[in-house]
Amino acid sequence: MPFKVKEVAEIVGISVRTLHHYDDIGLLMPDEISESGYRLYSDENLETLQQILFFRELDFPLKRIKEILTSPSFDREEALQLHRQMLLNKRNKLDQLLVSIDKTIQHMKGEIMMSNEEKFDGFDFSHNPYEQEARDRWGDQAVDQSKEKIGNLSKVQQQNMKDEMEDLYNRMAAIRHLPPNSKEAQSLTHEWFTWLNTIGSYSLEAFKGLGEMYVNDERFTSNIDKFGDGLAAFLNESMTVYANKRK
Amino acid sequence: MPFKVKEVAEIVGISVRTLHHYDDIGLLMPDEISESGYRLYSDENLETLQQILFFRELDFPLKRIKEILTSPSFDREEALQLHRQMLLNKRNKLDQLLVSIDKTIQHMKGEIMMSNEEKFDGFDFSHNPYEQEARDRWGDQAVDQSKEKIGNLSKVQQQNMKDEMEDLYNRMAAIRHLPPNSKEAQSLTHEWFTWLNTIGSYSLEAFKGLGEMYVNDERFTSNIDKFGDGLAAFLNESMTVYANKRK
DNA sequence: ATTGACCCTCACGTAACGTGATGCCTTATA
DNA sequence: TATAAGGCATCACGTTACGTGAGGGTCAAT
Repeated sequence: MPFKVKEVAEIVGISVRTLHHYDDIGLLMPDEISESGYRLYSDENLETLQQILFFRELDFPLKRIKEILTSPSFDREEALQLHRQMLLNKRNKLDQLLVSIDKTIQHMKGEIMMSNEEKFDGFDFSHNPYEQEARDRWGDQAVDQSKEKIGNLSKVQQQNMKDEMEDLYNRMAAIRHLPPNSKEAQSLTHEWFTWLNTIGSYSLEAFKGLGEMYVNDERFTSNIDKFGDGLAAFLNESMTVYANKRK
Repeated sequence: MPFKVKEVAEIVGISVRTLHHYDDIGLLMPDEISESGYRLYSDENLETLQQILFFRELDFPLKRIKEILTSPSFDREEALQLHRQMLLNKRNKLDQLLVSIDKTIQHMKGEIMMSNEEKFDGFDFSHNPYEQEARDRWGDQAVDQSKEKIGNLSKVQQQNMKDEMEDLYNRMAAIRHLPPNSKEAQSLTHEWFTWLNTIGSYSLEAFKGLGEMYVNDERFTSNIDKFGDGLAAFLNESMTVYANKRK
């Protein structure tokens, strides 16, 4: 019933050496070892391996994966939810790349002009933007989050982001007299949520937390209220409604 | 006008070290070097860099990227089109992963039951017009075996299978101008072979036979060539190479 | 003229395996 | 039951794509 190395390797599409490696570093040690020293992997081992590969797909270093999987607070469902978020995020990046490549093609055909920075929109793969959230959720240290991330973006990307954010704030401000659970508010909030997920990956919890910060952190509040009195509070309420409804 | 290392690095979101590295290995050497030894990158350099990053995003090793970019037959626009295709495929894969993860989550919540009795509800591969040929080619057991397996799958799983097949065809189509014995083609062919073996069991001979059918049977040829002109022939060659090499 | 941000070239470090070399199991077939 | 083929094991060095200082010039602004 248990699987030998090559079987596992073929089932999941990795090399035998990789399994050896994971054993060496203690990331995945077979449940059983035969008399003659053969590695024998259980069904449970396979599930763990699946988890490992999920995270690996998202470019988590193995060290981190090990920490996550062995953490007592590791919650499989939560991990899956987060994984989902990250996949969505990755897809958004792909979409950006596609836009960028389409523009490049058109540019080659001489149809439009593209700035240098624009050519590289979508190419910020310099470091894993998801790790931060993973840390937050699985109780590593809390670190300053968004500033660092944004600092890694190209200048034009930063400007674009700022423009888009301000646009959203403005539209929110325009409807801030409506109830937070109104269709309009919720629709915009949804837009806000998905937009945020183009930067990093936000769970609903994190999103709610962000909303709270808007009202609890003076720096946020005053900046947001520039777009309209009471906007921060309105955003917070809308975001809470949104997060709770989606749960 | 020309850019210094850090400027380039910031524009595209990579590290200075990476640029040094690309210079070292001759992948991207700045058009100009200042009096004092500074690397000065031209606009053209930036375009090349963009190409490099596109390929890198698709996990091409730098060596291969260099080969490709310096190849005299390298057509920039065609390459871009190819990238576009591959990105689209990648996104489709992500979508599949998302479906799969959603299912896993729902399954964990016990919201759906994957009963074994949930069988052929209409769509199955028995509508396959090529079944008779398949029977003739590989004998009845192989066909029955795969039919049975497919019949046991849920609708969603069947849809996934169809998607996977089409995905593979698409990815093959994207690289059909490469030689059939190239690493990329053989890698995909391997994927195709192992994928087929998740349905039934295919000997290398049967696999080769399938490849031949692709070009000899008009109905196959035209269906496959929908994914790209000459794809059937390309598949046949790749599959033959693959089978012979493995023998 | 000095400071601070940027640039250069070594050169060793690292992550995640790849790739043999060498030798002990296991299993299908004669 | 022997024997050969193929799978498994453990070293141990190699590789890719950079990261990370160390030590030292360069440039623009104060």
